[in-house]
Amino acid sequence: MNAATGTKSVTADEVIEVAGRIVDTHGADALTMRRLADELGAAVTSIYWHVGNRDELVDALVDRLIADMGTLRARGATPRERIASLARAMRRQLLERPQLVALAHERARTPAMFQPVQDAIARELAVMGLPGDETALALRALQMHVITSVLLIRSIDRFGAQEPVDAVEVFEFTLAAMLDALEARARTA
Amino acid sequence: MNAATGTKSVTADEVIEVAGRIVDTHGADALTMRRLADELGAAVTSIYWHVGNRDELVDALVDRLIADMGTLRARGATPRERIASLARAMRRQLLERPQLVALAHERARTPAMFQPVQDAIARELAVMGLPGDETALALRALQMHVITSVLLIRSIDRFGAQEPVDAVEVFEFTLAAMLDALEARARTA
DNA sequence: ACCTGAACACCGTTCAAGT
DNA sequence: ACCTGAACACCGTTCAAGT
Repeated sequence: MNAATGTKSVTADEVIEVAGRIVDTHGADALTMRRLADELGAAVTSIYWHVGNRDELVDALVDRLIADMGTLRARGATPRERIASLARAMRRQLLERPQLVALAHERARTPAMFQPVQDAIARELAVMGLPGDETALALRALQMHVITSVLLIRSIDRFGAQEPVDAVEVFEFTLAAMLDALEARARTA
Repeated sequence: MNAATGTKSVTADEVIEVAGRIVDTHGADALTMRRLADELGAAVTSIYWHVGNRDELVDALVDRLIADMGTLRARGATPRERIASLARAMRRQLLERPQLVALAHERARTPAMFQPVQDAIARELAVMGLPGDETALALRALQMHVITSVLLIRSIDRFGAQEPVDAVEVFEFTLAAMLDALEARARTA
C-alpha cells in the first residue's frame, strides 16, 4: 500500500494473473493497459515498471500457459489407442483456454505447447513400427489437427452445412483417418 | 477532381481496391483509415461517406474475395482423384490471398468461400458411394483441412520438429488419409 | 451528392518527477 | 525500488460546415 496516494502496491505476478483473467473471459482485444490498470487499482504506468510493455506482458502470459500444461499420460493398450488418448487429452487441455492458445499460436509458441506430448507420441509411433524418417511428418500432421480443432472451435459449427455437425465428431473422424494411415504405413514397412 | 481543394474524387470501388492492396501486402492491421485516406489522396472522412465504417469496408473486401473465387473444375477419372483435385485447387486459390482469407474466416464467411466446391465435392462423394447421412461430416472435415492449411501456413514450418517438414507434404498426408477413410466407408456401406 | 477539418474517446508508450 | 500524471503519437468515428 502506498500511504501517500492510497493506491495498492502491485506485483508482477498479480499483473499477469489479472491480465490472464481478462484474456480468458473477454478475449485478447479486451486486454488494454488502461483496463488492466483499472482492475488492478493502480496507475497505467506502474504496469510498465513490473512487466515491461504489452508485448512482454502477453509473452509472460503465454509462458505461464506453457508452464501450466501438466505432463499428460497416455492411456490404452495399443499404440493407436495411446496416441489417440494423448491427442484427446491435449485437445481437452487447450480447450480450457482457447484465447490464450490463439495468442500462443500467433507468437509461434505452438511447438513449446506440444513439447510434453511430442516425445510421448514419437515413442508410440516407434512402437507402432512407423519408419523413423516418417515420424516428423506424422507428428506435424497430428499437431496441426489438434491445434486446428482448438483454434477453429468457434467456426466449425456454422461451417455452412445444411445440418450442423458436432466438432468432436469432425475431430474424431480425421484423427481416426490419420491413425489408420499411420498403421498402414507401419504394416507395409 | 475537386476544383476548390485540389484533391481527387474517390469512388467506393477505388476505396475497396486500395484497401485490398494494403491488406494483401501489409496485413489487416496495416489497414487504418488514415493510411487508406493517404494512399487515396483524400480526407479520412470521405471514406466514411463511400463505404461506411472500417467494419463495413472489411465486409466489402471479403464479399469481393468470395465473388472473385471462380468456379473450380474437378480433374481426374475417379471420385477420389476429383475430390483431391478440388481440395488442391481451393487451397491454391486461397493461398494467393491468405490475409483476406483470415479476415473472411474471422467473420464466419468460410462457408461462403467454400460454396463453389461444396456442391462439386458432395456430388463426387455420392458417386464414390458414401452414405448420404455421412456427407455433411465429410464435407466439414475436408473444409477444415483446406482452411487450416491456409490459415496455419506461416507456422507450420517452425512447428517445433527437429527436421523441417514441407507444408504441402503435411497437407497431402492428411488429405490422403481422409480419402482412404471415405473410400473404406463407401465400400462397407 | 460529395468532401472537408475539428473534435471526441479511445489506444500504447515515454519520461521527468515524486516518495 | 516503486508509483505517478502529463504528454505524445497513434487509432476509429461523428458532425457541422462547406461546395
